[in-house]
Amino acid sequence: MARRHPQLDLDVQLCFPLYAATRAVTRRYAELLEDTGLTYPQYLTLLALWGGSPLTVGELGERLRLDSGTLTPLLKRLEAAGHVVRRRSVEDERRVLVEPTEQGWALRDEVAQVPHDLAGSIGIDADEAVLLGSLLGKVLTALDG
Amino acid sequence: MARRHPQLDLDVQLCFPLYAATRAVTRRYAELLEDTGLTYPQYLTLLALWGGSPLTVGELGERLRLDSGTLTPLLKRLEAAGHVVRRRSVEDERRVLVEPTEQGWALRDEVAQVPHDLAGSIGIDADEAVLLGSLLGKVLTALDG
DNA sequence: CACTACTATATTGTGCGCAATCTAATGGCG
DNA sequence: CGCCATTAGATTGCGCACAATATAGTAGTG
Repeated sequence: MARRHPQLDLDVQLCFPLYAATRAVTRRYAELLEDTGLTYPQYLTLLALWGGSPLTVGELGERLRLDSGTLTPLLKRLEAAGHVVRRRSVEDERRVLVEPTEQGWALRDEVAQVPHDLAGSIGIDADEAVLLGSLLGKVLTALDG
Repeated sequence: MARRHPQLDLDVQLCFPLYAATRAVTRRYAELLEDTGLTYPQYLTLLALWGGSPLTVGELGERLRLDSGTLTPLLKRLEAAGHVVRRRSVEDERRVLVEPTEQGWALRDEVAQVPHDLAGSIGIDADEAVLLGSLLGKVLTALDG
C-alpha cells in the first residue's frame, strides 16, 4: 500500500492517532467520571456552564461546537439526572436558558480531581501537553473558524 | 471557575481541543469522502484492509481499536455497498475473514487525493503534523497499551 | 468421549454527533 | 395589521462507539 499510495501514510501517521487517541482519552474520562454518572460530553457541558450561567442552547453549542441535535437530548438527560434546569427565556421565547441546579454546582467539587488524574494517565508531561493543545488549537481554528 | 478550580484548565487547554479538533477533522473527511459514500471509520477500515487482506474481524479491531459491536455492523454496511466480502474461515469457523472486493480495491484510487487535500486543510505544516502525530502516539500508547 | 474453559463474533441497549427537516417565535416592512 | 424572511430549538434518521451479554465453535482435561 505505502509503495503505490505513499500519501495514505499521513492518515496512518496523523489522522488515525488523532481518532484513536481521542477515543482512548474519552474512555479514560468514562472511568474517572463513573462515580458521578456523567459521560464525557456531559462533563464538558457542565464545565461550560460552571464557567458562566445561564447559557442558551445556542451559546453552549458555540462553545462546545455541538448542534441542537446533539445538545437537546444531552441536556434533557442532564435535567432528568437533576444536574441542570432548562427554561424558556421570557424576553425571547425561542431561547432556552440552561443552568446548573444546586446539585449541578456541587458536582464541581466531586470532579475536581479528574483533570489531575487524567494528566497522570496520558503519558506526556505538562510541556508536551501545552504543545499538543496548541497544535490542536491550530487545527481547530483552521477547520472550524 | 478558573480561580476556584484551576485544574479544570487542563480540560479546556487540552482535552476539549482534542475532542473538538477530532470532530472537525472527521467532518472534513466526510466532505472529502462524500463522492465515495464512505464514512471516516469505513475509510479507515478499508485503509487497514488495503494494507493486507484478508483480515479477521479481530485483527481489524486490533488495528483500529474497535470492538465487534462497532465493526460487525460497519462491515455489514461495507458489504452491502459492495466494497468488501465477509466469509467464515474454513479452519476455524469462529473467525470471519474480511477482504475488499474488486470494487473495494478500485476505491483506493478514488481516495488517493484525500490525504493530500486534508493536509492542506488542517492549518499546520508537515513538521508540525509529524510532531502532533508523535505526541498523539504517546498518548495512545499510554492509555491503550 | 464428556466436560469445561476459552475464544471469536454477533446482538442489544444507551449515548453521542450530525445532516436534514420541522415548529414556533421574532423582527422587519409595506 | 398582514406578510415574509430569519432565528432558536426540537425532531428524525443514520452511523458510529462501547459495555454487557449471548451464541457458537475450539481446545484442553480427565
